[in-house]
Amino acid sequence: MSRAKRVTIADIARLAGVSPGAVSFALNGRPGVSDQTRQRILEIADRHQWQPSSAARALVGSRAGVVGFAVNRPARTLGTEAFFTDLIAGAQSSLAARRIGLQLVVVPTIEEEIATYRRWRSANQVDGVIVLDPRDEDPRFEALRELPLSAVVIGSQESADDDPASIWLDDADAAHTLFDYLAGLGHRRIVYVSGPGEFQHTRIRSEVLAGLASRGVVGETVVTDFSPAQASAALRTLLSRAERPTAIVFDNDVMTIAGLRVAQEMGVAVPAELSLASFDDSIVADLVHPSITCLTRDTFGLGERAAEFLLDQVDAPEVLPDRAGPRPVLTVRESTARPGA
Amino acid sequence: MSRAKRVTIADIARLAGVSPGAVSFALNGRPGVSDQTRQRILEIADRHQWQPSSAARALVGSRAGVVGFAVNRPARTLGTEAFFTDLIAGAQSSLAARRIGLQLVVVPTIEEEIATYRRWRSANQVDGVIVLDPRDEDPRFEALRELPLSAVVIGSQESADDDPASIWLDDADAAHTLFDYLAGLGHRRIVYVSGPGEFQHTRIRSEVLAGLASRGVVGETVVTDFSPAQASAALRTLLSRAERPTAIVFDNDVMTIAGLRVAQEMGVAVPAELSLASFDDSIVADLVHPSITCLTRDTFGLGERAAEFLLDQVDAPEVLPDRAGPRPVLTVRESTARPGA
DNA sequence: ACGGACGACTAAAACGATCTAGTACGGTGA
DNA sequence: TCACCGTACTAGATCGTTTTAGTCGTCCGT
Repeated sequence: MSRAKRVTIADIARLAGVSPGAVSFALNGRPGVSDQTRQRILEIADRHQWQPSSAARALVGSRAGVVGFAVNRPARTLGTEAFFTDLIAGAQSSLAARRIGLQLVVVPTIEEEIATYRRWRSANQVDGVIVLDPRDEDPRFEALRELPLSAVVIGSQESADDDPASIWLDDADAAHTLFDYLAGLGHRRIVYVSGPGEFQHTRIRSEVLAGLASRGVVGETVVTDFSPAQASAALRTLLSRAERPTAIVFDNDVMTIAGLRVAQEMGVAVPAELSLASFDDSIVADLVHPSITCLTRDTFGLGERAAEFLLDQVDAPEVLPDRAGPRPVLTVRESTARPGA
Repeated sequence: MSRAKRVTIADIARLAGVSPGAVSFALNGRPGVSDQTRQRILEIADRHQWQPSSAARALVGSRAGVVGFAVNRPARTLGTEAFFTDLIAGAQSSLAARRIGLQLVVVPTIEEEIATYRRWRSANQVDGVIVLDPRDEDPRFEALRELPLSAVVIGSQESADDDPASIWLDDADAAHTLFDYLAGLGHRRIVYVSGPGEFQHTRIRSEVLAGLASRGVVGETVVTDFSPAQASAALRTLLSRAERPTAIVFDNDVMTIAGLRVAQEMGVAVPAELSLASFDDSIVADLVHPSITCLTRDTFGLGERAAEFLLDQVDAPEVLPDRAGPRPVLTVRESTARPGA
């Protein structure tokens, strides 16, 4: 029952015949000890498998060895999108290599998210946070700045001057890839079934579609709440029109699959009479029949890079310059074709 | 830039005119202060929004205020199953209410998982852990016992004498629900396409199917690695036989959807010629065409209860008696019917 | 009236690291 | 020879909480 005694800096100091302070200097690569002594200390620490106590470190206000991730989505519907799991798994894999923990919390509102950051900061519980779904005039940025708390935003465009560092997927570019492909196939009536409008990427995608007017494409955006139910409803309405769209693009794969089902129920052939595509890929998108044309992103890789970026940011005194995330790639599958083919 | 000063127990003590020790007693509901003083202290602490420093607590070996969750699955394929995300979201929602953090780590092997528990224990980083996918003769149980580290296992049967507390879904019962339903429809050749054999639930489900022999059912289990690729391959083989099975049950929904596609490609009508069902539900299972008959489990609720159980276990000196998880329910959809209907 | 028990509280050590202020010592320049 | 400097260290405070070992009254039974 007796818990294994932990080896502390004091133990190492005793063994090396120096003071604990010296050991701390040596272990943290700080000046104040000779190279020779440093080597000796490092070797002893290694031999006795010394590991830092994150609690003690956090207490003195040094590194906590943990980064935080507050996901602001309805908890019950989180599992719907593989995006989060992939992102978290990716981040975790970068972090684990450096023995950094990942603390996860699901928050209902952006206010709660900010409150969480406050708590984390005041208790020195995390060294930095990954922020999702940036908005225009995002209140979190201000909060993070004044706390202050290191952060990396996963976004869809470059960050503004004072905002936290950002790793971004060029959403405008990605949207062009997908919409241009459809326009190139000959589609002239394209509808984008989007998620809530407060997200930047929603707005960007919508704008790209509207921009296709110059090529004779009539673009239209229908806003939903990301739920398959609203996607189905939207599609039913769209397919009941006199002049149906010939291509419909959804924000994620679950909505697309919901749409596919509606089309099948209404006897509209996909892709012969209607092309469907999604801005998000997943395994299921490849398995359903017909399989779905998607923009494929390396979400796992994005998580990895975001975590690495955050770790760099934590070490840096200034806000680091933005970095690019992995580029989305168009995966053409069975659900898209020339209109009327 | 100056970080907001944190209000500590010493501040409260000064305001209440008592010693820090007394405040600690009051705050933790420990004897040693009069009810009157306790009330006063509580009120002052509340008014000044005192919050415990988890670092300081962890340092003295008291509660860290964090529980750990080590997921032992290939990181890249985690996102495939909504199960994890739902479970984590559920656990998190219980934890958040009590201001307890959730630390997440993805480990490649069971040995790494145990090493993680060691690290967590030695640094007092977590108060307890949630353990997934119990095995027969599970080496983690011994490790957890001798560390010691509080744990709750999410399993499929009652735990053995010395093992950690367990919250379990009666998998035998669940399997009966599904297989009996199929047998009741008239199916006599049923195949169970399972995940790897080292998981208890795989073995249990397999045994239940075998037990149906008494009712004239020829049951068979095909083992895969949970991947849609192996599920597809398995189905292709099965449907090429002279005497095809009339019903096939998969371990999860992604495999089922893969199977559905294979059936469609081979021109086998579902459910007319072949019934398909899954042991796991998801939104997509309800959206594909035909929609898939599933055992529906409240994974979110399971996560909630597991977290609560763990918190109780952390407080308890002894291993608590097992608790039952939410009961799986059969959701009949379009993919199952009488054979040859 | 006295010993003992109990309740309410205090003082101070402990946890394990970091970090500031200081000390000892050898070398250097004038 | 002395003032001065830099290097390599040490001592000790610090972070915020818990916990142990007291201290000081007060009440009680006899």
